[in-house]
Amino acid sequence: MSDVAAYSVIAPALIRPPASAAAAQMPLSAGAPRKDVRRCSACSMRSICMPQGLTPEELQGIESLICPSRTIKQGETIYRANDSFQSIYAVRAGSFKTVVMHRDGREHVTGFHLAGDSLGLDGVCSGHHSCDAVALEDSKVCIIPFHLLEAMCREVKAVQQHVHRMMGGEIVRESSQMMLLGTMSAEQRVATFLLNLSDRLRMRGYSPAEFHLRMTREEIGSYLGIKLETVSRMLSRFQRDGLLDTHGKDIRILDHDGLARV
Amino acid sequence: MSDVAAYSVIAPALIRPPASAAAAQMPLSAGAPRKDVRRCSACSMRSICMPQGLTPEELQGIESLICPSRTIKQGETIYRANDSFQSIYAVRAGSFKTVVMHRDGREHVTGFHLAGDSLGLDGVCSGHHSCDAVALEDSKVCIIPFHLLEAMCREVKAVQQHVHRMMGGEIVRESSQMMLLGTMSAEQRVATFLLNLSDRLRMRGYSPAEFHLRMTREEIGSYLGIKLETVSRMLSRFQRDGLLDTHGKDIRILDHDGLARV
DNA sequence: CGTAAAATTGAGCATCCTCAAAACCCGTGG
DNA sequence: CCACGGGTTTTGAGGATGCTCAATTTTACG
Repeated sequence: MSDVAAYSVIAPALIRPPASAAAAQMPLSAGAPRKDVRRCSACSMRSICMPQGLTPEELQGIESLICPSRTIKQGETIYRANDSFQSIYAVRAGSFKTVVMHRDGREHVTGFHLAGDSLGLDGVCSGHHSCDAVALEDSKVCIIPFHLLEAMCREVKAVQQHVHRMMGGEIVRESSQMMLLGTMSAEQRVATFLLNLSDRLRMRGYSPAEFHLRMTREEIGSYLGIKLETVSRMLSRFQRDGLLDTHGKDIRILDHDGLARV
Repeated sequence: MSDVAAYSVIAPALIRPPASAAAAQMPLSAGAPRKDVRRCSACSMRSICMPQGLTPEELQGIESLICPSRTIKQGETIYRANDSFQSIYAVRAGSFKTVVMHRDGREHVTGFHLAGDSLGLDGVCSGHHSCDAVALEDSKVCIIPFHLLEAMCREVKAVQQHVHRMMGGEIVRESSQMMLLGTMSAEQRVATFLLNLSDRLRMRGYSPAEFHLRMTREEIGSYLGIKLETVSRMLSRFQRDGLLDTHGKDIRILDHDGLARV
């Protein structure tokens, strides 16, 4: 389902394995250095958001175009729909949702973004963002001015290919979400959502079986095209069937294959 | 809904206005020269698939990287899921659907592509295509080897920006389709689909009010996440309400604003 | 023309939604 | 420390939307 793995493989050693008790909390610090925020070479997210095999000079070139990282408090936005598009963002710590608003006022969550994911590519086409990016918890992002990144793409082929893969990955992810919304039952949607999240946490060095949801049932439902009550019912059903153990936002996957078979 | 307009405005004079009777047929020839297929400068789709304001040298550079165009018969594919990704394609004449297949065998139509649209960007991320591109009628595509296009992007800023806008446009289009699939009633989905198609035909110089659908009700339903019978029922309802005049695949929009209010 | 595919329409039904009530969780302030 | 209160979650009952199945008509194409 997730295709992040297709273009970037985590070197697990780079990521501090979270202590078992804290595993479910996705701690904000996540192994990233507090100061010296422009040192991509030292960043634990490097293997996700940077191309492989750069020369030290090229790496330094990239570091030089990244602005100081920015802290976003829970509920605040990095950007909003119709904001002028200047930069893309790499989630350094924390997590975000992206939300599009229909003219009648209804909202729809188009994605959840964890540390290492990129944000903001929706603005490339028109020069204005098409959604809001809202922090689900206190978070940090690296800011990458897009015109500088484009200039770098013209210099370094590896950077160009990485940017193209980021955009291509977004396209593939969205079309598999369209497939989910277009063909799956509510039960399958929730199961797919949990397995996808589990995969992405595993790739980041967290436990794939135990985690803490940062989003509400309503946000999950919006993302999956169902109502919050239906999300809750499906979780209860999975629990009844022994596939899952839920306590509010704490999730423990008991039967991965069973969920996949739903 | 469609954001093509955001980055490329058709020069209507470039497009031969179809004769009224033939308007509904979207004729294959569509003003494109039969021979000399590499002359982008003479192509009526130029303003859709090429950046503005290139120097003659740059234009020639692009023409030199486009392979001879290829004819695809109705029902045939340009590429299939898992095919190795080599090129992207510009629809020169005709139309296509893109289809993703779920492991359980269910299909989902992720898009319809008219002359001037691009195809194949889904392969950029993984190096393999993630969907089938199937011709809805006898069609023609220009073939653009992606590694050559990437090289050109490093040379010419305008080409780079155009490629980024193409990919960014794909991302925005897909997220507005996710919104449709996630929040709209069947009635709204069908209305939105018709208005979107109408817009895109208008931008290409065809009548926005009268057109001929190249896809079946089943394909429309798959695209909209509903069943073919539901598509049919909604069309009948619009006809009953005086918004539409349908005769099989021939559509005439009688009340554009009424459809938009649904 | 004749045949197969596509579209329309109806009836009954399943899934998911709506509305509502109660339980729960968590942070805040007394 | 505990009680309070708002937001979140769970669970139930009833209802609407869209699905399934089926029969019929229409269209497309060799």
